[in-house]
Amino acid sequence: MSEHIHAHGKLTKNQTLVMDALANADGPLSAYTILDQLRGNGFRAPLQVYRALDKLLDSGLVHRLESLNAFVACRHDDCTDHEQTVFMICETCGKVSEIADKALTQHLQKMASASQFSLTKATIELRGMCKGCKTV
Amino acid sequence: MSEHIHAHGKLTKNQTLVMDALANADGPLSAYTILDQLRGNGFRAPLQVYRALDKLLDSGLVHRLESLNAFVACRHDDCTDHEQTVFMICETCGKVSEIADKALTQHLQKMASASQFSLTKATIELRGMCKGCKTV
DNA sequence: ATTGTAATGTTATGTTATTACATTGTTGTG
DNA sequence: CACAACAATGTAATAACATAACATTACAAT
Repeated sequence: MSEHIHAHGKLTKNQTLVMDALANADGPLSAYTILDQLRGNGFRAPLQVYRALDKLLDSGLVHRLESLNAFVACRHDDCTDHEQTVFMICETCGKVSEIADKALTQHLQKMASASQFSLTKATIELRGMCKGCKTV
Repeated sequence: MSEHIHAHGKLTKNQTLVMDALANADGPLSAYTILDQLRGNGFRAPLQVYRALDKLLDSGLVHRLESLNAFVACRHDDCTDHEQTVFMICETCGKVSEIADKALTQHLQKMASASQFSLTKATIELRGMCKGCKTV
């Protein structure tokens, strides 16, 4: 069971199933991969996954990786800055790490302000090779 | 490397058609929107668009917006640093502006280095409301 | 002219996401 | 309890995005 650090309302059955699938994965999962994993639990249609994901995304328990069309459980201790997380995606092993960087966030906010752009969300996804894959 | 990054061999017929469609649009276009626009020019299949886009992306003439599954012509005067461009996407009017920010790029590079992550590409897409839409 | 390669054409299929509608479960109120 | 209101779930169909596999055409270099 994934007892996560975040304080949230109780998850529904489907939300819990999807959350657990993501929490137990060691990398991002696509919605259809989750669907396949949960067929044994009665999942039969994509919408069951997408609906659960919507709620989990809203609550910040899960992040969507735009450049992968995939989803990861939030690994943050402090999830206050969900909207401005930096993801580092290793193209070799597929694992994703998540960093909150206050200075970066402020920098982006400044850039936006300079253009009189009201920033509501930032998607920041880095691609490359992680430490572990370089040493192998 | 004095070669300008936008320098490219002559574009083929299909590449030119796709490039023109994007250059004349005032916002990002999906591959299928481009396809529909070019049916009069003999386009009949998605692959004709995707193949042209691949080349245009390689040459830096076009950018892909991951969070929109759409494509824009590069509007940069200064064509360096295609790989680390910041896009500001207005969710009201749909227009996208493009900014190269050296300090941001360096900051990301530092973050990556600190994690011993070899950075090859950064996707940075900001959502919000642009100056124009706020004043209306 | 022939041959090697890039570009294009065509069909089919794979992958990701949403719309529309029906049913079931849960909660609060008289 | 009855029942209204709403949240969650189930199901089917389809839309939107992207690639695989293979056939053909265009064209430059020898």
